[in-house]
Amino acid sequence: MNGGLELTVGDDARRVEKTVGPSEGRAAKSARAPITPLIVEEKPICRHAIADLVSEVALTAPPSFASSLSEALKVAGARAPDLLLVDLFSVSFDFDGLRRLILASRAPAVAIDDRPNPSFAGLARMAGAQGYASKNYELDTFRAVIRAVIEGGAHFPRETSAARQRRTDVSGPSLGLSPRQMDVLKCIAVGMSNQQIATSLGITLGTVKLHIHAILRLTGTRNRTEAALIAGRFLAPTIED
Amino acid sequence: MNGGLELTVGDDARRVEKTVGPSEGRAAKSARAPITPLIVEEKPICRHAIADLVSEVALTAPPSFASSLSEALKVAGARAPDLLLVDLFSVSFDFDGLRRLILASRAPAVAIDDRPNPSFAGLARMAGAQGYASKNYELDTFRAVIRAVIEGGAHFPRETSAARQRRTDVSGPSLGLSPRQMDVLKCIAVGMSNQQIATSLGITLGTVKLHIHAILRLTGTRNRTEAALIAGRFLAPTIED
DNA sequence: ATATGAATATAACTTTGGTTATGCATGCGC
DNA sequence: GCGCATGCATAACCAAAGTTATATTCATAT
Repeated sequence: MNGGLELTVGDDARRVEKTVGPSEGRAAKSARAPITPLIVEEKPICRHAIADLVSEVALTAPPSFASSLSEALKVAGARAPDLLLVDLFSVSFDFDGLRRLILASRAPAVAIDDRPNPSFAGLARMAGAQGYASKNYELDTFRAVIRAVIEGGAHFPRETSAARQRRTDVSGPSLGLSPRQMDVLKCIAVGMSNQQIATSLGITLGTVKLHIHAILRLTGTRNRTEAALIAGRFLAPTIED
Repeated sequence: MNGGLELTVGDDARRVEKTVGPSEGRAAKSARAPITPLIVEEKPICRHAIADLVSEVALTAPPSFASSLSEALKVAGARAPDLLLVDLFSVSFDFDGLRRLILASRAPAVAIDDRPNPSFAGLARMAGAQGYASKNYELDTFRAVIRAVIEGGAHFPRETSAARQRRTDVSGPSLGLSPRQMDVLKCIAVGMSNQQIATSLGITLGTVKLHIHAILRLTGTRNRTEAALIAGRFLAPTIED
């Protein structure tokens, strides 16, 4: 694949937390057997690129593809992949679906995000992913994430872990929202319906509505659309920091 | 997964109208000189894939890259590209910016869309692009579009030409929406309720709902919140007026 | 140990949003 | 002139969003 020169002004500064654990992940099989990746991604052009990246960092068998998590579950059963690369928004973000795919296939997963801000990194981690990469990451970062996961480690944006552990977060400019409320807000901010949010987060429709009610009160907005617009401006700076 | 949200997208997205004109485009230089592409796309992984696709269908020099239209304008001045491949939503959809880039570089352009529905194909064409491809297209279709444009032809989704061409008020970026629909969209984009919109525009609640229904269909969105998010990026320049 | 407060959860109920069928006016091709 | 497409309008109907009351868990301050 051709190299090409980059004329961009790189904003990089993607600070990441890399946690390479002792090689024990399933994919870390003595480092030389070919890996069978399963790529869950609906856009053909991105499938192509992801497959290419994986083949750059490891010896791979021809990858399997799926356009949705449900399709991926079937494929995983048939092909027993060693490594998952999952677009978080193929169809829509689906927390439970992602978790089930990871559990069922018992392979380490790289969560791939269409959006520039790693708002969903925490959820991806909670769903069992071993790594997170936004499509806005530089290719080197992308490769580093894949490599780390293949080697049995983990690779997430810096603030992903800490924020979840303790809700006594004095630091975060969190608008006074609880972690769960933030999860819901992030979903609102990508245009998901209440039912989709409920499915994604594994809670009831009624509970979603309650969280949204609280969010509207706390953010001083009158409906989800206003909240989404606020969140767009609010989440963006928060994440980039 | 349950049998609910299948989101059947782009029923018509694959049927295309191919219009290979007489080879006269600037890129059609005797068919064998290497082409210098300029790729305007903010996601590194997509840049990579697009560059790869172009190199598959034509002999290319190393491509230039830009993350935004303004950056692209500078690069075009310095590198004089033969072929533009422009993501319509790098930063946000910018009709005038796209047109200026195409005029300034005097190179044929392939408009590349992040979204599954070719809602923006008409606008891309009106802005001077020679081809349109959604990232949800199969790679073969993608290659066909690029090839057609390189050879001096055009390649757009079928319904693009007729329906959109006749609009007389070609003043601004209008998303293919009628004036009234634009009024309503602007209201949605600031979080107004249907009743507020009705009062504000002096029409009935039912009429507002009809307009919104049409807007959702034309923009390929599923609810007002998604529409607002799109509009937020798309109206950004316009909305001040 | 126990009262307090905050976060999470659920369901019944009301309001708003989104869909569909239909009618009327204007502009354009034949 | 006439047919026909298009934009604007309306209301009835069903689905989704938003509100309210209530219960459970858990940390922590009396």
